[in-house]
Amino acid sequence: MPHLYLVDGSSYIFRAYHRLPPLTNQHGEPVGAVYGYTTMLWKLADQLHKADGPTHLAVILDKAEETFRNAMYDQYKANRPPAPEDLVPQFPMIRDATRAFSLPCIEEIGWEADDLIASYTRAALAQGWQVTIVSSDKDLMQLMTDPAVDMLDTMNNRRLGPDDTREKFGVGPEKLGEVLALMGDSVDNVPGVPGVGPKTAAKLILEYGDVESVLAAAPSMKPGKLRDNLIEHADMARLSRKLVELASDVPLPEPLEGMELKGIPEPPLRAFLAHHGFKSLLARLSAAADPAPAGPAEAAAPAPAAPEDPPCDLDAYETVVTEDALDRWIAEARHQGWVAVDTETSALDAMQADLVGVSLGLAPNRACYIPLGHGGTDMFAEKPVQLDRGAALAKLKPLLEDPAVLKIGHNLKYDLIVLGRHGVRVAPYDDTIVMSFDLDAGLHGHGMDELAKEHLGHQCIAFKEVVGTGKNQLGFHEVDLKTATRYAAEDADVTLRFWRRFKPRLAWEGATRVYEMVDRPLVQVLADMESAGIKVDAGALARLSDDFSKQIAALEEEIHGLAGFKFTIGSPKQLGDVLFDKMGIKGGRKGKSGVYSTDVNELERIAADKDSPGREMVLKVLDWRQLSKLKSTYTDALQAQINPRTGRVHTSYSLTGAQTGRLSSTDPNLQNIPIRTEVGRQIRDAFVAEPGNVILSADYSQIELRLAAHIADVPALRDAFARGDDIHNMTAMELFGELNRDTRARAKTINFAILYGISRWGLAGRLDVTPDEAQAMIDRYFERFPGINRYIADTLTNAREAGYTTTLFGRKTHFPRLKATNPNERAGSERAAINAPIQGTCADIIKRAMARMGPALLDAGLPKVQMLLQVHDELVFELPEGDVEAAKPVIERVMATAAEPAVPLSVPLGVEIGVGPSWGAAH
DNA sequence: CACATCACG
DNA sequence: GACGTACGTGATGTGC
Repeated sequence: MPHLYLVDGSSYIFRAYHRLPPLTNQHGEPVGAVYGYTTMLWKLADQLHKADGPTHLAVILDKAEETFRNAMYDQYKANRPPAPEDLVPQFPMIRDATRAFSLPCIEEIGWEADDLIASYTRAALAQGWQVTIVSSDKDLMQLMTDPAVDMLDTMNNRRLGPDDTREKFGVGPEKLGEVLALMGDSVDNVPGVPGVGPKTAAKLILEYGDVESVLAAAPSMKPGKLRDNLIEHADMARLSRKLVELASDVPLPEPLEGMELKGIPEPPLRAFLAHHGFKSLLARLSAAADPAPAGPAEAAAPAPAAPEDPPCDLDAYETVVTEDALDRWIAEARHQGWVAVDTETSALDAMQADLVGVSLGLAPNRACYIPLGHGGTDMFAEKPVQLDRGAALAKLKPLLEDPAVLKIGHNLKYDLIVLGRHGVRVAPYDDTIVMSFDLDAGLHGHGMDELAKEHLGHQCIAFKEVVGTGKNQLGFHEVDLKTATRYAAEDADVTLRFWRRFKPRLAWEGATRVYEMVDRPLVQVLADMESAGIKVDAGALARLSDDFSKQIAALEEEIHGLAGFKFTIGSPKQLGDVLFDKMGIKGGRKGKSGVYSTDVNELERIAADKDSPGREMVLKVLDWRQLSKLKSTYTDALQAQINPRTGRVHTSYSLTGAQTGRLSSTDPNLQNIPIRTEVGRQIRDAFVAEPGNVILSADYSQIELRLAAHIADVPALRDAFARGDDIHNMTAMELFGELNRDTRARAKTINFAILYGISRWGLAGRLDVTPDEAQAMIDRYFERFPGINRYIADTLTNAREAGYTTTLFGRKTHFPRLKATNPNERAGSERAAINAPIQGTCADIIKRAMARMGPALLDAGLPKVQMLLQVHDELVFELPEGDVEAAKPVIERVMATAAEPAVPLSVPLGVEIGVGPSWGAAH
């Protein structure tokens, strides 16, 4: 006979929280209750097929929302203290744990867990099943009226039956509700009758039968406090009776059959356990999977196998155009607990594009497209039948914001921005582009099409196939619904398939930490930064453009005059011909494409020769180059990038653009705004704050060198940073024995060279010395700073063996070319591999600072401080002038302690802060 | 589209 | 023994 176990998850969690030590996992997350919960579930699942063990199992949770009881009595559960701070983050993990056992996790808006348990109990009894309620909650004891129902308290492994209610409350389960009503419950704030506790309540009920009869008999009771209270609080007693009544007719969100227990499902559980570092449970899992493990546990356990999905069937997708259909999809997503989401828009720029449709994916080939803004370009053309955008979004918003439903996207930052503009804040979420990057950085790109080929062997419909190219290219809103559905729903389907593969791999391959602690939280942070944008002074840029134009024109004339004819100065080919052929300057070097190199180094080499015939022209060309660069790339382009709606410039950050884990910035790139020259700096002055606000810039000083000192464990460097010494001065003294301008500059060059993976020739070129001299300096450096050598050797050995390097936070960067046969290529990879752990750790740290910044500022009562930009070791904020002094220490602290507690550093992280009316002034 | 150049950390 | 020289990016203009 089927035996259904219904786990009262919420009550278990609270009890586990208080009874178990406050464990944390390797990510610093509190997991004590999760651990207890996991072992409890496991214990239950292990009882499968044993006598009185479960054949069916489900976990029922409370939904943190109002129920019908609040409508009856607004004070219901009003006294309940908020859940402890370190328990709150464990709720979603408990859902993860349940899913890891492939068990349904059931919660419904408007119903308490008790009501769902009552309803499932009734349904199971109706089919003749046996039911065990895993809880010790007294309210649930009411359900033991049927002999086929019992309860199990897993904390002390005790079975409870009807006799237990008699022992505890003096009545059987059938009268328990009456007793509970009179008693009341201070925790749930059920009022009951004052002065009536369990003993009196039981006595009254045994005598009169139920609450109504007790109240009716009250006037004839012997005078006293009890009689007065019963009369005075009769209404409260009646209300209490209703409050403790369990609803057993709730529509069941999941059929009973869906609760069938199939044992311990290994791969998802393994991923979950590994994520939290539950080592003893992992070992138990390995033992269970392989009774005679050969060798270490890791080797014994097989890597998670990729799910075997059916091929993508584009005709299986549904176009959702009715409210009923939309409701169905939303309900199904809610029920399942996760859903792939993708938005379609009319353009590529998330800050400007209009929302055209949303697609959802639930399982392979189970995906839909909800068109919301198709047609309408031609006012006479008939719009296809589709849902009203506002109405559909009103239905989707609760799903997208439901804390119990995981939303999965590919490059979700884009969707977060678009949906954010419609007042929807998507949470919780997973982003498969970020997962792919954290798993496979350096191996391949992470775009959907490329990953679909790589992991699914599937060729996605090309966007261009759908919208065409060139001047006939359509906006997605002009695409017919059938084609749009095939394209859009495929994206959701494919995204979901990625997720099914990546999620277990994250834990298995040790990428969970960097994903959960560094990159995933950043997606929303970046969406917020991009949405905020930064104000630029268009007038100032226009004036600079004008100014540059005049200077460029003048220089152009002079250069043409010196050449004796007109040519295109911006063409390296033509310039090279003029300088090296026509003017006969010696020493021209041709590159592989046969043109002379005319880059800055080359031109400066020529200019350094006082007798060179080309000196005058070269100097003017250098000026011309600088000004044209600034004009075309910055002063002209930035004006065009101002969003007409917001009046600000909104860059787009890529989390997957740089192999080391750094961000990159595009459209426009705000990470390469000039600063090194005086002319260039004027452009930074055009990045301004709104009236009443200021710009604050906070940057890590020498963070890469500090991290090198820590990672390579170099005592002399570490001590210097601990003392707060100027590190380049220190290096100069160590290497050259004297400190002056020249030795400091050389020391600085060498310090950076070390970070980049040095070569004698490279250093020689930079310092203008012979390679032998450069080698001598390198040797001396290694001698003075032991640790660097060892770091380089160890890093390369490990990278060759593993195929990747790792940062302090476990971020991997793969280097497949380390094994290349081309020595040049190999050497390049080696230098990159030496640099990656340092650059990547720096990226991890500032990302963590960014993820923590918003909450820290809110905590400090500074909601108006907005983080706008990140430039690798710098964060730029806009804030009310009056908030500056309060914000500074918060920002400083968050940045300086960003590595902690996960990664304690042996060097302090220095943060420098500047404030001003513009970005330029804040430096 | 490849290349050279140059802006940033 | 030759190779070609610092790590990581993105935008622009030229020229094919």
